[in-house]
Order: sequence, then structure tokens, then C-alpha cells
Amino acid sequence: MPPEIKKPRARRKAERPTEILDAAFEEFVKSGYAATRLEDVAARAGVTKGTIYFYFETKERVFEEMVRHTSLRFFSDLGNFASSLQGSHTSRLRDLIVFVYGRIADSRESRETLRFLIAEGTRFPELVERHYDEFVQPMLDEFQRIIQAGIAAGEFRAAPATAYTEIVLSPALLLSLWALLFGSRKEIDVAVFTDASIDLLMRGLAPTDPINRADHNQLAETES
Amino acid sequence: MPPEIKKPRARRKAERPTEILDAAFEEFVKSGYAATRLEDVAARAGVTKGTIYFYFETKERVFEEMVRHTSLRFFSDLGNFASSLQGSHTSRLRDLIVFVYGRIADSRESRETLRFLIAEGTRFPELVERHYDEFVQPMLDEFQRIIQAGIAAGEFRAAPATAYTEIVLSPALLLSLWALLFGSRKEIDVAVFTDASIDLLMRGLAPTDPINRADHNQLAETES
Amino acid sequence: MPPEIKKPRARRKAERPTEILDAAFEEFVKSGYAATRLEDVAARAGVTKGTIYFYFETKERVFEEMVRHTSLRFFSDLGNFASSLQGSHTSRLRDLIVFVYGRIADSRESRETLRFLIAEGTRFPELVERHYDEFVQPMLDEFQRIIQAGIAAGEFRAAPATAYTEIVLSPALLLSLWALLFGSRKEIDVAVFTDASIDLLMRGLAPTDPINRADHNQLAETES
Amino acid sequence: MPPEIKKPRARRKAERPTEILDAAFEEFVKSGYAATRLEDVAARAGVTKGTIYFYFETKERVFEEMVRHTSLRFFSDLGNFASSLQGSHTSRLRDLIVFVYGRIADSRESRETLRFLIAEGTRFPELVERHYDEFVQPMLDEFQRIIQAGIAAGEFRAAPATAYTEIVLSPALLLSLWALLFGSRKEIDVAVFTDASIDLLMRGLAPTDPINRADHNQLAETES
DNA sequence: GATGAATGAGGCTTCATTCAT
DNA sequence: AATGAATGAAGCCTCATTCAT
Repeated sequence: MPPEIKKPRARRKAERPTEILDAAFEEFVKSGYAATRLEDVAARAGVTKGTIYFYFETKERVFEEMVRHTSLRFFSDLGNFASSLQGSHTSRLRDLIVFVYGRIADSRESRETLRFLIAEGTRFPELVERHYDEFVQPMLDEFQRIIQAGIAAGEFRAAPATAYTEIVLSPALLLSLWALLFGSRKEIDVAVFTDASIDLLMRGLAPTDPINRADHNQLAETES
Repeated sequence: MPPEIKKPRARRKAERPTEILDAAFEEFVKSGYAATRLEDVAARAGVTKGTIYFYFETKERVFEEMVRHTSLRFFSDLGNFASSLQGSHTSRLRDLIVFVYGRIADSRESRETLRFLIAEGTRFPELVERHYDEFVQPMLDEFQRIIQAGIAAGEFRAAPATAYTEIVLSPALLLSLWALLFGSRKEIDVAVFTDASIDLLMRGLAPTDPINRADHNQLAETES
Repeated sequence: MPPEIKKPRARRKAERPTEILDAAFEEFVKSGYAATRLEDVAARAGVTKGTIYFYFETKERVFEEMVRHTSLRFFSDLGNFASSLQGSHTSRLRDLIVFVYGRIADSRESRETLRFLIAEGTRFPELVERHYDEFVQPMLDEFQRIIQAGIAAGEFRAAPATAYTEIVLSPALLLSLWALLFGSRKEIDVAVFTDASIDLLMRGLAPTDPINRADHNQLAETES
Repeated sequence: MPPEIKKPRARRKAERPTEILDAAFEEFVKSGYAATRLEDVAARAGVTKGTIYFYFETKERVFEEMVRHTSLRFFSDLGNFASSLQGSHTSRLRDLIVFVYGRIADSRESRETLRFLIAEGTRFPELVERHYDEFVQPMLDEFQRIIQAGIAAGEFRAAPATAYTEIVLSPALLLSLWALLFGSRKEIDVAVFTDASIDLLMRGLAPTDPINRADHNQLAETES
């Protein structure tokens, strides 16, 4: 048996649930909710099945708490970041996009959490609700706030898309899903993709130059 | 129960696999792969467990063939549609987007297939491969073709985003995921959302008017 | 499809049951009673499952009739052979042994039938009964008859073993079992083994009287 | 039902596998490998299905370990016995035969193990290999050793049969098979049959030289 | 607190048997 | 006669959960 650095009992005890949830994340990622055996979670956490039941009531509880625990790690600081934004609305929007895209697309935890929600949302509706209320809605609100302010300031045009802030998130979602589905086949460079998205978006949101007639006409056709 | 019109044996035999796969779709949607009992699939299809095994080797096979069968229903005609496109590159792009968004976001089959791929992709990698090769790649190719032609014709600018055609798809994906996750909470109007996306995209892809100085400067900043 | 020599319908029909039983023999040999699927028997016989049920009531019946049918092929002519024996009792005994050993040990059918009886005797007691009555008992009787006559004629001594004619059969059984169990590992030469057994037996049955020259000479002949 | 004395947990755990294997022996004897339900084994062992799978991976494993476990009970002490043999080669051979025949023919475990090997040898070839290597070959070697020594000492003649030591075992096999097949119909007295076999064998192996008085006297002793 | 032996419900899969064609 | 689609009972095996130690 390897010596393994011994921690004081009290400390180990306090960390047990977290260790279990971390192990659970890996196992649920590997096999999905139903196909994961609590025994494997226990083994990975270095405990036995019984111990899991000391801390969590059921397998469902383990899953729920694992998702909660994993989410917090990468999404709890949105508010702080948003309130620290500086500069023009354009640059604030850009900075927020870079921040959010990074969170959504770059982190394995985020991607797999998305997978959990999609795969098990039917079985765990409260999980989906929670994520909507705690992460999605606030994020949309932040974007909405900046965009509306930008429109008011004349930096953005009141494009129909501004009614659907979700649209700003969509490239991030695509990145995330792409990594989940085709990551091993055709990787997308997150930074480059993000820049390209921002470029497209900013151009799309740019106010219409009243002088530019040709462009305006073309647009009118699109809106019909 | 109505007396049910009896069909000739041969005819029923030809329809059985399809009936089973349709039933399987519903049940797998309801509970996911692992939690679905083949017995329930059988019951929904109006046969018994044994019959399923007469047509399919295992539960995994049923799932695979169900996904295949479901995919074909809504994606086999992309090529035909694409080659029937007429008009300017701008209007071709718009028409293709409307077509594709409709397929991806409007159909329950498509949405749930996406869920299947995300949820069970690890267990069924060939399914993901197949979808990439047969649906995703060809779709991306169609978009790429139109966009490049549009650039050559001066209708679109060579935006960095044109290197990532996936970006054009991202609003559709968002629509699809949104319906899967938050559909019951906050519905998105597909038509309006699609129009808004097109508006944003077209504006984003519009060629830079050399006269429009203000716009150009702003853009340069974005591209840095 | 290969042309396959066509037989007149009537003839084919008459042969069907036999073809099925032959196929059954091969399949039951391969997997044992329980693990053999009637479907495989049908496939080997070139018919479908339903056809088997046209000729036989149940799987058990197929097995029983197969054993019966197989036994007849190699054991029905004992009586004829026994009554055709000529010469001294010693040479009759030797000839009968050679005949019986050949039947028991040389034929695959015989060996596998023995395996069937041992493996499935509990489930098919009538099969065992039948074999005892029709093959074992008559065989023992033939041996007993010759041995008793030989004793009466002074060719054999009244060894205690003559009360257990089974003992004469034991080397044949060993040959058979050996082939079933260790045949692939260490083969036994049936002819040589048979000769050695006969030599040992004859010597063991030889009368003790040192004066009996004739007998002794005859024995030498056996040893060649 | 008696209140059943409760044993400490640790002690029960150590005994469980053995209890299960003993129960398995009885059930497999009753119905054969394929027709035995693990649930019945469990019931006989006083546990539930799940417990069996806690100790053994599959039904096949249960069978294999059961055969192993059963074999050891009656065959592990051949070496000890053989090396304790005393006296003339003739008497050593006789003693070994009595010992071996007793083991093979008298014990139900031995008989049924033979049945298992014959019936399931195809499905469990390693079991057959193991028995050959651990029991059959060593036994043949012991016999061969004594016989060759006896020949060298002039107690036995170099009969052709001495090249096939298996022949010495054949009456024991017959006894065993007889019990398996016809035991309920016509029982054979093992002791008497063994004595008769020994008498026949010794006579068959006796040196031919009429002058050898000592040997002849010894033989007479055997016949008593 | 932690262990791990034991439980037992539940699901996949097999296959003998039936029967409409 | 023959087919082969359909049935459904039955058994192997898994694993969440419990609980005595």
C-alpha cells in the first residue's frame, strides 16, 4: 500500500462529499446517468458504496448534487465580471462575449454539464430550472442590458435580433456541442471562432449609415 | 377497442420494423436509452417482446436503427433542395437558411435526434460519425458553396466567419436546444427568430461600402 | 444456388425425418441437449423449424428418436454376428470381443450415443432402459453364453470375474470414454489396445492346469 | 424450522462459497449444467441469487469451481497413498487398485464428476485438461511405475497390456459408468467386482514360466 | 463513520412452440 | 407439406439499496 499523505481526520471528513462528487462527475461523464454504477463512483473516490449512502440519499441525489457542484465551479462569477466591465458598449459586449464563450466552450465541466442537462433534463427537471434561473437568465439579462444601452447610445442598431439575446449565445452553444459531438473529428479553434463570431455580430449590429442607400435597400428585401 | 382491420401477413411483415422503430422513438424520447424497456416499446408497437427480437438483434440495434430511420425522415432531401435554389446568392443563402432552420428547429424528430446524439454519442459513436458524414458535412458544404460564390460575386464580404460555416448554423442549434431544455418555460418563435438571425447575418456579411468611413473604422477596431 | 440433384418429391418426403434426425445428431453432439436450438437443427437439415414440428411433437421427441435412430445404425446386427461365430470358445470369445470393441470404440455414433446416455440419462430414463434391454443385456448374454460354454469345455477357468461379464466390456468402455474426453490429447490405437486387452483377458481366463498344452499353444497364437 | 445458530459474519463469509458450491453440486447433478437454475442453487444454499453473483462471476464459473472443489475432495491424496505402499509389487498393485477403484467407483462425487466431464467437456475443455493433468496422468504414472518395477523383479510378465496402463483402470470406469447409467436397475457389488478384476488382472499379468513356484504360490494367495 | 455482504426487483435475451398462410 | 412470423415463459445477470458489524 502506498503511504499516501495522511490528512487530519477532520479535514478528510469534510472533503469526502466533494471527493465523491468529483468522482461522480467523471463516472457520469463516462457512462451517463443510468449506466453509471455507484460502485464505480465509490471506487474512484476511494471509498465504498456504503459511504456514499452515508452522505447522499440516493443515486439521483448524487447526480443532482454533482451537477450543482460542478456548475458552481465555472459560473458563479458572472455577476462580478459583468459589473466590472468598462469602456464603450461595443467593447463591453465584446468583453462579455469573450468571457462567456470561454466559460461555455472552453471548460470540460461546462460542456459535460450541458450534456447532462440535455440527456437527463426529462428525469431531472429541477436541474434544468435551476440552471435557467441561476445561469441562463442572468446571462441573457446582462447581454440585454448592454445591448439596450448600446442602442440607446447609438452604438448598435435596434436590429430585430436584439429582441432575442439568445442569438448572441448561439455560437458559444455551437462550440460546446461541437466539442461534445465532433470534437475528436474536427476541432474548432475557440479563440479564432470567437473572434469571427464577434466580427460578424458587431457588423450585424452596426447602426445603419443613413447615406448608405444600396445597403439599406438590400436589407429591406431581407426583412420582408 | 376497434376491431382493427386485418392486413395480409406479407404486408404486415413489411411494416413491422417501421412500426417498432416508431414506437421505439417515442419510448426512447420519453425515458432515454438506458431507462427505456423494450417491453414498453413492444407494447406501444402492438407486439410482444419476442417480436422485436425477431427483427432486431439487441436493444442497441433497435436504438441505432431508430435513429437512422428517424434521421432519414427529415434530412434526406437537403441535396435536392439545395440544387433547386434560384436567384442571387443572398436570396439563395436566405432560402437555404430558412429551409435548414425549419428542419433542425421545427421538427420534434430532429430535436430529439440531436438529444440522442448528445446523450448517447459516447455509447454509439458510429451514429455520430454517420450524422456528421451524411448530414452535417453536406450541409456545411452547401453553405460554404453559396457563401464563397457570393463573395466572388461581391455580394458578401470575406468575413472571418466565412471560414467557419458552422457559425451560420448556430442559431438553428440554439433553437433546437432551447426547445429541448427550456421549451416549456419560454418558447421561442422559430419564424421570428429565424428572420432576426438572417437579418443579423446578412448585415454582418454585407460588403463594406468603401465610402462609408465611419463603419469601416469601427470594423477595423473589431478585427484587431 | 447450386443445382442440387433433385429427387422425386415422394422420395424426398420419405427421407425428411431421417435427414432431420441426422442433422439433430450433429447439433446435439455439438452443444448437448439443452443448448441445441431446434432452429439450428432445421437449418442443417435444410428445412425450417415448422417442418420439424410436422414430424416430431417436441424437442424431447426429436432427441429420443435421434438416439434411437443412431443406435440402430451400429448395434442392430449383434445377434446375427453372434450366431455366426465359429471355432473354439476361445476364438469365438476373441472374435466377439473384436466385433464389439469395434462397434463401441471405433464409431463416432456409438461414442456420442454413450455421451448422450450419460449426460441426459436422468432426463430420458426410458432411453437408458431401452439401451440396456436392447443392446447391453443381449451383449452381456452373448458373452456369458460363450464364457460358460468355454468353462464347461475346460477352455476357461471359472474365474470370479466370469460372474461379472461386464468386466469383459470394460476396456471397450474405456476406449470410448477416452476418445470422448482425451481423444484430442492422447489417442489410443484401438486395434493394438484391443489385442492387448484380449491377451490379458485370455491369460486371465486360462485354466490353471499346467498339463493343458493345447490351450497354451492357442494362447501363444493370440499373442502374435 | 430450527432457529439456526447465528455465526459471526466473518466466519459465514468464509464458508459461503463452499456452501454455494455444495449446493451447486446437488443441483447440477439433478438437472445438468444447462437445465439448472442458479436460483435453485441459491435456495438450496440458503441465500438469494444475488449472493451467488457476489462470489462468482457467471454460471459457468460456478460450475467450473464446483467441479474443481468437488474433485479435490476425493482425489488430492493419491500421491500420499502411493508413496506409502509397502510389500511386493504384486501386493502394491493390488492395494493401489483397491484404493483407486474405491475412489472412482464408490464415491458419488467422483461418479458425478465423471458425468460432468463427459456431458460438459465440450463446453468446459479446461476442466477436462485439468483433470487429465492432475488426476488421470499421475494415476497412470503410479500404475506404470509399479508394473514396470514388477516386471523388472520378475513378478509380472511384460504383457502387451503393460503399454496401456489405462487398461488397469477400465474396470473402475465401468463400475462408475454402470452406477451412473444402470445403478438403479442392476447394482454391482464394488468389493466383489474389484476382487474379481484383480484376480483376472493378476492372472493375466503372471509370468509364463511354469517353473517359477514362488510366484505361483503368491498368485494362489491372490485368489483366496 | 465506514464497510461490504446480502438482497431482490427488474430488464435483456433466448427459444420451444404455435398457427395463419 | 412447409413456412416463418409471432408468442411468452423463463433464466441470467445487474445494481441500487440496506444493515449488521
